[in-house]
Amino acid sequence: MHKLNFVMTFAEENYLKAIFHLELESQGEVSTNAIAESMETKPSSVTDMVQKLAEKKMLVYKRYKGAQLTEKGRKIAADVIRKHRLWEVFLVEKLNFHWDEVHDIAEQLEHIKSEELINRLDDFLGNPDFDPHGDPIPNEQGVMKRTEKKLLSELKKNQIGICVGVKESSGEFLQYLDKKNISIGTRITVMGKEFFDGSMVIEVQNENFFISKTIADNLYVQTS
Amino acid sequence: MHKLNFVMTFAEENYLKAIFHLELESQGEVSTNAIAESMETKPSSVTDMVQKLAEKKMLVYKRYKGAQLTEKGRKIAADVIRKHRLWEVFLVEKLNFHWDEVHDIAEQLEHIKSEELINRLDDFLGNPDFDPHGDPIPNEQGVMKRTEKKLLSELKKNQIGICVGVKESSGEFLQYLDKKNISIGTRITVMGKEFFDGSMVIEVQNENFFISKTIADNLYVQTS
DNA sequence: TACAACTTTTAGATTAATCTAAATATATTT
DNA sequence: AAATATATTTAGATTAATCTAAAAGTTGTA
Repeated sequence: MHKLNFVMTFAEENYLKAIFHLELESQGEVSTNAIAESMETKPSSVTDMVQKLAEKKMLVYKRYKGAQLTEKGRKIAADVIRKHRLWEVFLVEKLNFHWDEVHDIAEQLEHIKSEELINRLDDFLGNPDFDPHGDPIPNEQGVMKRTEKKLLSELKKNQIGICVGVKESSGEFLQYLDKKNISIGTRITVMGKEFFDGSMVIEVQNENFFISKTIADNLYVQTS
Repeated sequence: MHKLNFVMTFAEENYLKAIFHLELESQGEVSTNAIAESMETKPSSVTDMVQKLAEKKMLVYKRYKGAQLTEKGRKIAADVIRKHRLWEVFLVEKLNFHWDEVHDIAEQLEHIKSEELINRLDDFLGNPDFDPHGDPIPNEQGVMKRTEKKLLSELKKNQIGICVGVKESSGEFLQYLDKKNISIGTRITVMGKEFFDGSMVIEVQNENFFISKTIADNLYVQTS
């Protein structure tokens, strides 16, 4: 095993991570504006950084055409995401944080540099495959487990799904789910579905209640 | 409990920490050169930063006279040190790192910002009073336990001491101690002491061996 | 006390990351 | 295809942290 012999700044790592996520959503190049929006920064700042990352061979960049990660860049992005998600597991499993409280802290911890540290942490946590929001944790090689999952909104009346993750992971949404006793592993039955607006009545732990399509569009479930 | 409503940069925190340590060694103001040396930086850089920290009321600074932490500055420094040492305990106790491997990682972790995190970590670790090198961990209020300790070099022939810490904690020194089976809690008996150069023969776990004064000058022991 | 030696500060540059405003390229719509 | 709208880049500033070189202050000693 040989170490990465270059040092990425926090800012560079954040750009690679953002581009990695954007590539998953839309195939091909990622646009300057898309990056700027996802990072809450200005397009001109993105151009600068993307040019710098292109020089470092972290991505391929063509003026006005957007960016695409190289293997090198993808590996580093996956590594940052690996660290983020492992730390989230640590915070929830070991320090008893709630799943809606860990994001900001993990944003900081993901930049700690030590391969040894993260591999030991991984072992300490029992080599988890998913983080507390159901997102897959890349392994040392940057590979993550894929699961068959669909959105709750795709289920039909009377179908049953097990909650395996969330699409949105804002504090408000997670807190809403908590209030309704929905977390990873929760069994959800679709009792009724309104054609007009896609809203649903679902059963969770013997209780029936109404949810909007927005909610159903942000919950991942697994069906048998 | 109210939060600190200002944000310190990593560089600022490192300066406060360094000045805190220097104040312990020498009473009164800490000189620009002393800070520069301890931080491996240039005096001119120190002047700049010290002026900035003075504006932020973290320390009192008089041109050509050096710096002295205010209560505010001392509190932040103690907090950084608290975090550093708690993370060291975590690394050694939970992730099975060796005491000579944790410093660089803790240097990074000490800047993670979250009061909640560090207090939960403290509880998770069982609210330890000392780090793996025997250094006291400040509590939430910035107060640390003081111990009656002396240098091994102060002991006379036939005196017995329990190792409670190290003055130097460089990797080389800690590795030397490991090789000799000396760690926190180890019982050390002075079998002989040379007046000429202060070197000693000591007994550790039924084995006698020779140590130089340099070694004895960097080991803290507690006598009964 | 005067000068030499040392310490400290100032002035002016540099690098990284960001921004605003202006210029340029691409895309969309008549 | 021309005009308009949108996206992207460039140019020039700004802030934080650092440096080098030069200037200024302090101290110790002959």
